[in-house]
Amino acid sequence: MTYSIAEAARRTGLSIDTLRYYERIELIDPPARDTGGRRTYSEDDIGWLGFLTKLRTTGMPIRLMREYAKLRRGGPATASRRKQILVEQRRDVLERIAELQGSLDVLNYKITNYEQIEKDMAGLLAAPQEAAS
Amino acid sequence: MTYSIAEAARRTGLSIDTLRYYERIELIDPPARDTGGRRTYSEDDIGWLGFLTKLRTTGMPIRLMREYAKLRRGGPATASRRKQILVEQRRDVLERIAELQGSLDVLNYKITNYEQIEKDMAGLLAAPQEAAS
DNA sequence: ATTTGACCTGGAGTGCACTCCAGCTCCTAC
DNA sequence: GTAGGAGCTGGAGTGCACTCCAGGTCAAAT
Repeated sequence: MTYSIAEAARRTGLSIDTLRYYERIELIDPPARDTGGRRTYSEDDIGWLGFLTKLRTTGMPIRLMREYAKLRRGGPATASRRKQILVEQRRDVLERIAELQGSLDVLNYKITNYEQIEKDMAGLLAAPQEAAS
Repeated sequence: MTYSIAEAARRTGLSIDTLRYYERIELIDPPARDTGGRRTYSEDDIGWLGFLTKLRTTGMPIRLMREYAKLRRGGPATASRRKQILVEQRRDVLERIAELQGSLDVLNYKITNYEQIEKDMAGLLAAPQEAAS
């Protein structure tokens, strides 16, 4: 089973332009073509694109994804460097998560402040009625 | 106590150019100036910059930070909108963390694969010796 | 046979968040 | 009084990751 570029885009969540762009910058190998010269993406192509998008969501720069892609073409001999890239990326992701959690604390603190302000405002609004009663 | 732009940069981790840039785009109010026309950042300025950088690390676009900054100038009347922005950002951060955790699973899976390959390689290297012994 | 719609190419354009630069002023130290 | 260093301004340039476009091809449907 193969997929047209439109189907590949739908399945990967990337745009058609991005798929062609990834090919241009040699992030992916040129997919096969049909008789009309149109790209046909294999299941493997889709899987690789899926992995790449996972790497993208970790914030890996395309530069590094390209290196990984290039190594992948180099076969088993490049496995240790590839592993190294992933291990480093995992470290980055863990750092990023910790950083986000830190920011989350700040957000929660600020939000709590605003809730306190809301409570105070409600108190001020209620007060005159209490005084009137 | 006030700080020169160089000190403010050091304290906030932003560059001098970024500080001036933030001022230009009205993300921060123009700081006071000394007699020579040089910027002098107050403790409050530094605190606000610190909060802004926290927001930046959450991935909040500068566009939105500008809106928040503008609201802040608007005083208490804008508190509920400001809170709303922070609550939405908190949701985004939680999503982002979940997404990163998902990517982490993929990375761990791949890394485990590479480790398995390494073990297999070691086995292949060891085998001839075993045969020889 | 022609219209339609998906896809093709090379190249230009976009938005974001900075970052750098030239040419200037101002204060401090010698 | 002059040399050096920090800071000033307006504006241009950068890197990244797309995104869009014009002008063309190709196959299927009418």
